[in-house]
Amino acid sequence: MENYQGDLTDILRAGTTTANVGAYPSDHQEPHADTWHFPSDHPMIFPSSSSAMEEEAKDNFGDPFSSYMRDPLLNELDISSSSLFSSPSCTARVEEGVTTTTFGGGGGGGHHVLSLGHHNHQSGVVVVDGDPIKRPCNIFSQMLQISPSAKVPMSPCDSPVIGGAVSSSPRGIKTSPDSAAMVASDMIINANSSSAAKGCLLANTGMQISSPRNPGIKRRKSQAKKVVCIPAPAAANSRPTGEVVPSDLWAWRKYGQKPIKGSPFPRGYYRCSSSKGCPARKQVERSRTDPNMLVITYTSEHNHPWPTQRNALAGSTRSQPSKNGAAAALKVSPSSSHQAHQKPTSPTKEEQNENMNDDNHVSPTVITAGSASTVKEEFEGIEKQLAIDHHQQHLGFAYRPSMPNEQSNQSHHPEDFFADLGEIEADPLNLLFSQCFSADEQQQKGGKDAAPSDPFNLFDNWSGDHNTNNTSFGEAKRQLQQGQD
DNA sequence: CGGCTTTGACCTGCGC
DNA sequence: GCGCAGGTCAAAGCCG
Repeated sequence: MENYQGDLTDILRAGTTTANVGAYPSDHQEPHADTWHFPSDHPMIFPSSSSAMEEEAKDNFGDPFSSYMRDPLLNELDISSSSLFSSPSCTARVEEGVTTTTFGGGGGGGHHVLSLGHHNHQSGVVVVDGDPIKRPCNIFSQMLQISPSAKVPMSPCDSPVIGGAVSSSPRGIKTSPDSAAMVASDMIINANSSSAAKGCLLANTGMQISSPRNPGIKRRKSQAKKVVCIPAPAAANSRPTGEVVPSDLWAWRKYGQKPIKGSPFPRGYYRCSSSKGCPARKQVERSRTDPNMLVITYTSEHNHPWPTQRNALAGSTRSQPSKNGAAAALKVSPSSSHQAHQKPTSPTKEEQNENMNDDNHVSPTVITAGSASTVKEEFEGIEKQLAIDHHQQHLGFAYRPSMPNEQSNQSHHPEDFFADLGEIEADPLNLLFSQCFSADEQQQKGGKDAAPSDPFNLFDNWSGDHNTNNTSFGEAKRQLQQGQD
């Protein structure tokens, strides 16, 4: 096993949101585990009047993982009450040092590390100033933010928390809209290479970025980064080489791979291929401490809207292992199939609006992908159908791409932003969950043998664990469906 | 044909 | 200043 890579932006996107949802208010009162919960009220409705929220939302790297992006889906799941996120298994994961999501706690000192558990430790762990706090076990809580000045307490290897950083401003967030790279200059990951941290996963955060051969960008160890830990997709979503390749709405092109000292797993380097000149990059590697976890580091923001489907899909099929069976195995509802045959190019503004208004037409596509479905299929067959409604109503914030002239947009309501943008992609969350839930249900039926049906294999263990706790994504899905009904 | 992955080489930052 | 490690480039080949 050497190439465990991939991006699970889809999932992370969700995680991001949740994280956001669960993010602390500007006053930064660190809630106790017992009290921490997701806002019961529509977390997805971004209070435009809330300067704190807005400010946070600005700094999202323009990628789906921004911890400041809300996930509409969470809304529906009513996370605050969903047992899905209250699994007893949610225990300190940081001890495992596997996951990591750091929130700029604001106030300059607090960092919150959300840890996404995996396998036997699905835990949402939040580390506040080094102290793990039990948090709602939330797969969506895998997001991280970076805090520049805030020194993330990195416990030695057993706490491979990524030192994300997040801003030093009260809410730790500043924006540099005019930055060509769309990188908040003040957002500097705290690579804080304490000797203790060396050799730990966190040390990876000290990654140097930028292209030395690129005059415009200087390689620095300190640059805005977002580090996300996510459960690594299993074999079903891996390449023949064993490399896991989750999908992402953004189109990523691998431009390098390097063995990392101290880690048995290589690190893959990806850059956004959705748009030429896009500075967005990401690094994907397996966690040293937990091979089941992927550590994805994002650098720079996208300087363009969501990629057109064509671009987003370009070459992605190769990312999936099964070239024969998987493709055929993927089945979507007739309606989705029909849509899947629409022109793959980016939808027109009208089409997008149509989708955005199509709240009541969200027919969860049941994907019966026997194994890994290709990313292309996922997007062509599913995305369009699922891309919709209330999700997109808030998409302006949730998946808002960073735009070069974003600053001028910051004063606008997110919806206005997209109204002008006129190019929005489908919300992949639906897709993701549609698949995951479906997989979960199948797994419930067929036991672990059904696990491969999980297109991302993200919840292969999740389901099991949650089943043991009387919780499952399937249940969550049902709740969701009920809510929609 | 366009876009992607692979992979070795090159370049740079950082620690000693 | 040197060496290591990490990050990027770019050619070659593959795929749909």
